Amino acid sequence: MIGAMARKPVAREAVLDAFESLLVEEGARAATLDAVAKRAGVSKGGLLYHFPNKEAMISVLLERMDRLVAADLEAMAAAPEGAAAYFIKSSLWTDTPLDRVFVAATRLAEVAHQETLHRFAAVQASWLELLASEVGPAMAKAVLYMGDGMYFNAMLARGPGRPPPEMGADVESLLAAVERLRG
Amino acid sequence: MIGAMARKPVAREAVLDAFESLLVEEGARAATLDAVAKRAGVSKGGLLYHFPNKEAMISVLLERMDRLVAADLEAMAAAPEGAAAYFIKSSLWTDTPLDRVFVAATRLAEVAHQETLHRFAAVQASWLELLASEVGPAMAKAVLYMGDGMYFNAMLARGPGRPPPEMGADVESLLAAVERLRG
DNA sequence: GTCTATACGCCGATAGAC
DNA sequence: GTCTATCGGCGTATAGAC
Repeated sequence: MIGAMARKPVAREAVLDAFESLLVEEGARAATLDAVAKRAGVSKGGLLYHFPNKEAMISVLLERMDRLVAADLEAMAAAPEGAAAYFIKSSLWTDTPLDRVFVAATRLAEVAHQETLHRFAAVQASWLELLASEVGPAMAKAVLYMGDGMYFNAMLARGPGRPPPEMGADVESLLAAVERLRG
Repeated sequence: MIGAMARKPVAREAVLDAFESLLVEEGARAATLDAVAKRAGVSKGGLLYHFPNKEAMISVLLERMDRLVAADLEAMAAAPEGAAAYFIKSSLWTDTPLDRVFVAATRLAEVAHQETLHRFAAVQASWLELLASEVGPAMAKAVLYMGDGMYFNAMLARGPGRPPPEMGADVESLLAAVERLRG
């Protein structure tokens, strides 16, 4: 089939998006097969044709995260304001595809999903390495944890169903702190 | 009964401790009534005599947290090394009663338990206020988020069943960062 | 490829014996 | 005060029709 090249079914992507949305907006507990199928507009049986079980769905979501994180790391390395400032700014919830998949994965990590925890550790390590090249190993930890702390708080404040909190003022504070740490 | 004064049953405390342990070591999902009862050495029926439902068990656990946090706040305010340094050091997992109940509550917050989220917001606010009196409002956020970030990472790394990670080096980095922020 | 129907286990909670 | 027995509901997964 010329030009076809194993195109993925539309329904499959719809299911994955529905899964991600439910994780972000309502948490891991609400992201049941029933709920995902309903939101994606397919039956439960239809869902399980595309993903043989829930674990498979998680795997593909984590692959999506890895792709987006890799792209973001490149942008972070090339950022004119520096990696540290870029990192702090991007620790804000802005509803980008990366933010969405990241929060979704965090929801899974919260229920102690092993594979997700491993991927997170790898992501953290890659951030830390890049930050260290800019501000040194010791201060890199401080910057990393600052961003993580803000992210964590925003996620808790968000809760189920509620909109993301306004945290612009916090970003300003943290950027000022990064300036002091760098100097 | 002279000297008796409505002493609480032993089993009740045992159940609460078992609940806390399961939350800390295995997460919210594993802390089922069956599992809690088994670990506490009572039957499910016996458990439900002391706590009419699971929500009641959570409530009492949160009361325990409030008590311990209040005591810790006093120690933090009186700490000779300053509130900020005290806060960073105490963001380490050291298996104190406060640490245990705090991590337990975090597990509940992770699955988006509303009441727990509210209590957390209050605790964060009280810490922030105390930190601000020492290093000013802007830097207080930086310090708070640093500690939260380290705590968050330690909890993720800990995962289910695994021992807490060694993070002494991270504390050193953060204390150095706090020095720079204060100066 | 997508659906319906159903099996099966686990969880929270109730009833009632001891 | 603590137990056993059991119910209803939900979540994952399978079987098989269309």
